[in-house]
Amino acid sequence: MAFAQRTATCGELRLSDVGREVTLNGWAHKVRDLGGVLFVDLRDRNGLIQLVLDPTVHQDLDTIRTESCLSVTGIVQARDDSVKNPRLPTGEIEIIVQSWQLLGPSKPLPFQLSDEEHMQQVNEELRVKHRYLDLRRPSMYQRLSVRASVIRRMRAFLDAERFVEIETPVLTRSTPGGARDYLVPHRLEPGLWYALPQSPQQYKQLLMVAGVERYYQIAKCFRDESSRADRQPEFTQLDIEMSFITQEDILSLIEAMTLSVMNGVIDEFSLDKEQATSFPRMTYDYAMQYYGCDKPDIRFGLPLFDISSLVTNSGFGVFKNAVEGGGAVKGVRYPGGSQLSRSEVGKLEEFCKGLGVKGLASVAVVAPGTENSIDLGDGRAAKANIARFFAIDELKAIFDQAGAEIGDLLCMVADVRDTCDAVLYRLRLEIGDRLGLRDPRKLAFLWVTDFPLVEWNADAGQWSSMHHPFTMPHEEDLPLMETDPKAIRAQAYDMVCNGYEVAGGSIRINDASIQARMFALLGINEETQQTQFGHLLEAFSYGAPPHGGIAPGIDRLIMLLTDTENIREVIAFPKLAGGGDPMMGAPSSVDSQQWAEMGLRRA
RNA sequence: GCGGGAGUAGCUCAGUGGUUAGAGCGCCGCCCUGUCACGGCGGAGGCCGCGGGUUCAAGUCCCGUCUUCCGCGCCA
Repeated sequence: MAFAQRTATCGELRLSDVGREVTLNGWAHKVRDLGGVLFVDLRDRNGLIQLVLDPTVHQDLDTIRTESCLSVTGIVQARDDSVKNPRLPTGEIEIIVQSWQLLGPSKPLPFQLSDEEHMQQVNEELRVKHRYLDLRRPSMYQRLSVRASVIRRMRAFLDAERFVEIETPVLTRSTPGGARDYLVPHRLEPGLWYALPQSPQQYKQLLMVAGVERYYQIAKCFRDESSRADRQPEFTQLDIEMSFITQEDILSLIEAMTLSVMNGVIDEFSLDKEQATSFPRMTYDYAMQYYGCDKPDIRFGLPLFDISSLVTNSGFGVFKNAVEGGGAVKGVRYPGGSQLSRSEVGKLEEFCKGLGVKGLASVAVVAPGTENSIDLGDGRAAKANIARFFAIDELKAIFDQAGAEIGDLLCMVADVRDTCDAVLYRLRLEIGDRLGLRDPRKLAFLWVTDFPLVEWNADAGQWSSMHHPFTMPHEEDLPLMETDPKAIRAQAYDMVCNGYEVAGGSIRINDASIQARMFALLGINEETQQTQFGHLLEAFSYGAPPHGGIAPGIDRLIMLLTDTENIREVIAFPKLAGGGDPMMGAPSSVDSQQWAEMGLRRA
């Protein structure tokens, strides 16, 4: 169908264009029929502009419905002062339409996509089912644009650093450990299966053996595990690997890249964000001690405090017993929490119980003289049901350890250390939310380094690698491989921002003897090594260079830039939590011939 | 695999075991020349997710099941 092609875009016209004849192509965002005049907001990806149509001049105006696709030609005209719309960038002008053409009529919509507030509430399944409509919303288009810009800037940065972009296979082999694989049956040899990659990990290491030295890829990764708000079964990583480098080289390069990319996008889109600055670093042990997790949100303080050593002789049995039993007593300050009512503190305790502890011990820090309080004689007083179980000196020590200030509620839990950390990690974030300390304008990046090499897998009764079995230990910790595996620190690191893990990587083992000790530690025998990793070990026997890498998660970086808390919002065609795509109807059944070709039978 | 929330008109949601299940938006028709959340009048539109059960009577109570959202497990 012949149509009048645009000579301008809707969003770009301004007062200075008054008098121009323009042709616009776009969609009818809103239609307002006043009888003697018809107003249409025409939208394209650059913005909105108001059209004015005279029903005495034009025929069939009732065919212009919401979201019909139009071509219009008209004159840009200034609006009278009384009818300007200050909320629209094009609000000082409008188009007096001379001719128009219906390029594509639209049925009534499944939801009202011109109403952004309404769209926040619409059922997710419906939005994904009609994703091509959902994506017409300016807010959705903006997120796709931000995504494109992030990827473009990553490529530009790495290209300038002489990296080579290389594609690796999507049909590959299943490897042990890690997430469940997505499997693809092999037609030519029934019973054999490809797996979709959980990451291009082995390929990128093989590229280092191949002498590529600096590789990257915008890589789709597949993991058949259950979804979360920030997890999809297929997602995108910027996969990177480098040779002849140290951990320090990688951290500094990726930090520079991230700053360049994020701050560039913030500028380009005028995002309401503070520029990201250089990344502080903390060890895994430090993060666990003060934040209870390996991905701390450092937009605010309120570090966890540990009073285990102060309560070994406490009159409060819960604390004393926890420490005697090898556990810990830790807590977090809740500034202003001393004002909470009994029932509000009760809710806080329920919150904690829901996360796995038996109770929450709370002590309000108040001014001396406050009713029912115990004066500590140093300008502070303690108020709590449990306060009477503690000696004055003990309370003082706890307050000092916590950095208690008047008005605080000290929230403390006693349990095995991991449980204390897990609960207080969540509680700290909850307090941060309540106090408005998790400022969406801030991007608080940091590096978490020195992850443990291995962790004890109680179910399997053996050590398993925390990152993967090719992760290099710190050289000075190598002797611990045979004596104290838990204490071995790996040359493994995560990039964290606002409580999200946004990248993870490590230096890899390129020394056969260390690799052998690693396999021994993990209980992987010679035969298993050969069947599962033989190709890699063989490759490494031909002059493997020292190498390492990292993989930033692109989806999560876009989430941080666009203030979205669900990963679906930054992916054009996402899966629902159950793994399905209601738009395509995937997954789907296949016909019996396809079953037969694959040598498969229905269960 | 487990826990919590949701499922009623196209959408978002009300709906105390008891008449013919409602509202806002959207949709359709008529009217309206300055709207931009246009306005006015009228109208259509319901397997109350599905299947059982209790009851004189079920959208409402019970059991099961499906879908979906959030979380736990899981995610080297």
